[in-house]
Amino acid sequence: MSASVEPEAKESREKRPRAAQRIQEAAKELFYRHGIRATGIEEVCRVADATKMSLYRAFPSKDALVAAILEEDGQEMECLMDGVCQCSATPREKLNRLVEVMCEMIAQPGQRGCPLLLAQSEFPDSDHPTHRIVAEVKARKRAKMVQMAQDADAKDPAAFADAMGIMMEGSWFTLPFMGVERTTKAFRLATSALFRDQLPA
Amino acid sequence: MSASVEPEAKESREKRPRAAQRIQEAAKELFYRHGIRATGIEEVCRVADATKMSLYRAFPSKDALVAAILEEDGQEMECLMDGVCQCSATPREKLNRLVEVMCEMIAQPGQRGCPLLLAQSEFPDSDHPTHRIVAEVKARKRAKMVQMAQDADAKDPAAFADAMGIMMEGSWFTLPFMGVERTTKAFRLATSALFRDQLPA
DNA sequence: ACTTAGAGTGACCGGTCAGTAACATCAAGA
DNA sequence: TCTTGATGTTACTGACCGGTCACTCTAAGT
Repeated sequence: MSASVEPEAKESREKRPRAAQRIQEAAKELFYRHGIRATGIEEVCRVADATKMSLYRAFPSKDALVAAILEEDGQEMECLMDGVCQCSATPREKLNRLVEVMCEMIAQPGQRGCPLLLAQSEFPDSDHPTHRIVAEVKARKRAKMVQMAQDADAKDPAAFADAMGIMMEGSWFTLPFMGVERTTKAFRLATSALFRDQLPA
Repeated sequence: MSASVEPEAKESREKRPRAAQRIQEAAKELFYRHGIRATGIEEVCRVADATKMSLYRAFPSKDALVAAILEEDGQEMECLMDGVCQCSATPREKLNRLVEVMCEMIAQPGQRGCPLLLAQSEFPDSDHPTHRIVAEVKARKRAKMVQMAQDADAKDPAAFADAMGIMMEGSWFTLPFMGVERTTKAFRLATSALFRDQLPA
């Protein structure tokens, strides 16, 4: 994507890096780094170089902004999984690729857990919009995982997918106090054990 | 020190359910259920049937109260592990027992993750007191785990322990959106695969 | 009865937060 | 040029929060 702030072409459609987008990007970063409750609307606007009015013109409330960000997070994760699913490789090799993709993601600085689960942890009330989004995203992710497990002839594709889910969420979350090295090593060990146990030789 | 009310052996000194204790118990429950930031001091005092002044006589700040609760949580978890470690069983059997204990804990209503990691998620700043406590507790837990792995002749006790940690934290955290059934099933599958792969037959 | 220490009461402070209102600006497109 | 719509600016509201204060009450030990 070379798209940038280039006012070119006869069709000057490029007003997209507009306030709303800057706000969403800044909020995504701040919410993840410092937590949602800990980040005030005014700080988001300050970092986004926008104003509160711009925020509330684009999003009806802070919760709506959070929801928009979470939807985006979910889509990114799905894209990541699709990238692995759709590559040309054996089912077994796809699973290995997925493990490596996860390790790469985890190794990026500042990671402290899945943003969706982090948000859910901050808003435990089950009627908070966060819960619906998390449930939907995780369900889609699981469906893809079950499909991959089936393709790889796993003994119990559903349980296999859930076990992978536990391991992925677990390693993402334990990262802050285990460090990247130990976490990725343990994650690789756990997944390879699962593969050996549940996949045909 | 003069005088002092020394509680002697024989005497009945039992008014222990003092304000400070009621407050800590109520706070523990509320902080876990609704989140720490989401729970105000006044609500804690209301539920504990105590007053703010009683709270601040016993704890210098809300953070200190949080820290006290987290220490207690950590001790409870260590006791649980010690209960398994110290029973008379083969090392392998102890590991199986640990899995079952974990499943039982997770199956209790209202579980939504390890309280220590939940707290750490709410306060991402690494100089928050929470981080020190979490690091200490998790390090002790890991040491016990490494010992159990060694006793069971695991190929790589440290990596084994970390993998177990990932699986335990992971299942506790995925519980809210996976449900007890799927979570415990997947956790048992993952751990048994790890055991088969890393422990001698 | 007197002392004493823990516990309760209610008001209060300074600060922050989400969200709103009224008005000004600035860019293009007709 | 005039309009239009998306922005920026400043100030404000009302609620809540963590924490403090001065004071009162209660109960137990001597």
